[in-house]
Amino acid sequence: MMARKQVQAQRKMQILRALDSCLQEKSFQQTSIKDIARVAGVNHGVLHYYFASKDDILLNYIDYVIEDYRAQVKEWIGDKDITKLDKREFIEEIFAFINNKITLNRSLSHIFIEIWEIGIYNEAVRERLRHMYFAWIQELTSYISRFVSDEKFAKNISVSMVAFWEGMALFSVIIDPDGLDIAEVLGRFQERIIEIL
Amino acid sequence: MMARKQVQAQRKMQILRALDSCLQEKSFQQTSIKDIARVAGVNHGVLHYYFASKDDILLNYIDYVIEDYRAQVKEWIGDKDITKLDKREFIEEIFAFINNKITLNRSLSHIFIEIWEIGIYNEAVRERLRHMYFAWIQELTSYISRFVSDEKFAKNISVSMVAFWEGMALFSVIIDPDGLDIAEVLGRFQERIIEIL
Amino acid sequence: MMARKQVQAQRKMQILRALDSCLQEKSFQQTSIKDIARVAGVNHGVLHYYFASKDDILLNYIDYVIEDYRAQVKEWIGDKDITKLDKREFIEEIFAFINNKITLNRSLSHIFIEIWEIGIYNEAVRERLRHMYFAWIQELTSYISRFVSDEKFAKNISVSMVAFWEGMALFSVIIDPDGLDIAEVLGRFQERIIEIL
Amino acid sequence: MMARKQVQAQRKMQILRALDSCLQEKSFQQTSIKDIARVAGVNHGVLHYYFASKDDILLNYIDYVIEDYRAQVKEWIGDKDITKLDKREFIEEIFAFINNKITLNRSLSHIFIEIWEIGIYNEAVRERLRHMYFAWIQELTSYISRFVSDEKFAKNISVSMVAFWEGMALFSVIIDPDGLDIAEVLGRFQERIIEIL
DNA sequence: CATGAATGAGTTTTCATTCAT
DNA sequence: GATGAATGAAAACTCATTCAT
Repeated sequence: MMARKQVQAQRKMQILRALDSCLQEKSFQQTSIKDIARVAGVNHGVLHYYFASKDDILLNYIDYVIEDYRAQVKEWIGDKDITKLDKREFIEEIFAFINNKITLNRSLSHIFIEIWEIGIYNEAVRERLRHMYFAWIQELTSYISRFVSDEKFAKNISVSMVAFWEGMALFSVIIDPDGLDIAEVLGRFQERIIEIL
Repeated sequence: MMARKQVQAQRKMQILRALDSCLQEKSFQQTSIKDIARVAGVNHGVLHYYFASKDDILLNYIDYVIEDYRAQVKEWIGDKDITKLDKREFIEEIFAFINNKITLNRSLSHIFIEIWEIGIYNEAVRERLRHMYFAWIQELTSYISRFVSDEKFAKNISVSMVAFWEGMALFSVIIDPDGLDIAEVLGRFQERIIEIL
Repeated sequence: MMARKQVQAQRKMQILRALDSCLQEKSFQQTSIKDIARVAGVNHGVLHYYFASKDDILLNYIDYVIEDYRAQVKEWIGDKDITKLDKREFIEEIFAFINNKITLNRSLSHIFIEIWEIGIYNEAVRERLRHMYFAWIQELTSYISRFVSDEKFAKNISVSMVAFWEGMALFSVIIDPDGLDIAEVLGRFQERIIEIL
Repeated sequence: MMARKQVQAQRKMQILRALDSCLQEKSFQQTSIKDIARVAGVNHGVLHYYFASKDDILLNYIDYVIEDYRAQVKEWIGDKDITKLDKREFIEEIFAFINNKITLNRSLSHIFIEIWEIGIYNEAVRERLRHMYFAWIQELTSYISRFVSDEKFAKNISVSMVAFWEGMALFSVIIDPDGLDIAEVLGRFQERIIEIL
């Protein structure tokens, strides 16, 4: 039945969302299969029915998180006609999006710090992160290329921007929101980028 | 009596260095007390004699790592008379130091990503990180203030620099060394900072 | 209606044969219901429709194995007119059959060792084995009685022969085929039996 | 300390003996680590302290069983001066020993059937069985060689005897003691061997 | 009849921690 | 101070069995 497949997909999503919720409280390692099951409201055996192992859940979760972020980017791009924006407008738009949805989204940053750490010791996870960052940088480079002729320079700027954003995301999680005037720093950086391009 | 204290301190250091070594292989959670003891070359019972718990080892370890880094900074500062350097010389010096000792020191970045992650779920660790980043930013701000009059601007630049460096450190660990031309990006950023100041 | 019964019987055989195949790889305990179902090419739920439990499958399987062996014996007897054979001919015939079909049939011996083990802890299985061995010994006794007058002696010889064959079957499985010259030993034993009778 | 080593050896024996006891009730697979611990009167964690895994316990157990049997054989040989016995005396002695200590020792046979079964699917166990049977056969061959000149014939007889004894051991466990007149069969076999040699 | 989702008891194993020697 | 034996809670995972569809 078609319904079967849908139920499967739904159950999987239910479990991945439960893990998402658990990761707000505890690290992946400290989160037990039973914890996830409890939050998902299902029997713990079910998790082993839908996923091969705890590690398999993790990998699927990471794919889901990355896919979710990509979907948001797509949606954002779909809303506006980027080609019609001038440099300042474009930078303002992109910073607004990244700030609100990514850098200052503490629960997302939270999860990414977790994924970074797992990536240190887990090649499969690291591979996924690599992929994601390459795609992100490439996309940004392609946008920026509209304003600068030097392709290499465009990529260089893109790498810097993403590194900066990730550093700021880290700060927004580690350091009290008020300890640093993060919004201010982001604003100034934005101005600087406009000048540079 | 004095000697005894020293022996104790030495033993503690021996254990913390063993943990340092272990963290190159496995996460803190995956590293067992017996793993650390084995690497330290001592009986595992000893670890509970010198430290209250595994978590206590961690906290002491983080203090040790941060202290170690501070000592390196101190040593670096001690070597040169910063006040005699002009802007370009100063920036070049500081980047050379940060790049070699911090940002491109993969095994250090490795450990810091681990500490970030622990900090997410552990207030005591997060507190230490906060402290460290505040001190780092403040120190940088004080140096930069020599070249810019606006104190707020100086701090803003400092935060940006540290965020950028941490993002680059992350990339150097997560992304293949050759995947991104990290040295090139760092060099360009350096130039940009000189222009700005 | 009749057809339905036949389909049921066929399905059961399909499952029992699947177990037979599984037992070449893993012990009964290590073989899961789903393993059997996979090999049988049916849904695992079906196994619980046709059999009350995993243990019930086992009991039916043992009956099937024993029945299969009996059928082979019947077939062999049907082929020749035993009454016309003289002592030497008879012994040669029976040894040829036992050696080829039973003692040196490693996959069969394999399964019987498994059944012996189950029989140790399972009265129902032990009961079936008892039955089988009694029948086998009795049959052999009746044949041998043609050549010896003492009924008790005939039975005694029969028990010895079966015990010897089972011991040799064990060796053929446990010990490398080449480690012992099993064929040679069987041949000498055969000669000795002819002398004795 | 010397004492430490002894305690270790004692604890290990305590655990192996507990397994021995458990195997009288359930198969190795059905016997859980906690079952063994319960019977041994120790915490289940201890079993993992002294042995690497459940499989490691098994292997050590098998070594212990085989070693125990060898010790019995050694002791028996030590008691008498075999070289002084004539053929009949020797055969009578050896049969008396094997019958009482091995073939008719139901709890031992019990355990060996279990080990045979494990050996089917476990190369390490099979290897140990092979070793044991080769040693047994070789020893028997060396004794018998005193009475027959043909070395090959002596080995052939030895293999037959061991196979027969193992088959009879199986019967003594599987078949009710009274179902077959096992003692009688063993006696006749003994007579026959004396005639042959 | 067939399917496969769900259950939950049970298994091996790990490990921080304690403590007697 | 050191040692290593012992404890017991908790983990991931398996699987026979049930049952709604």
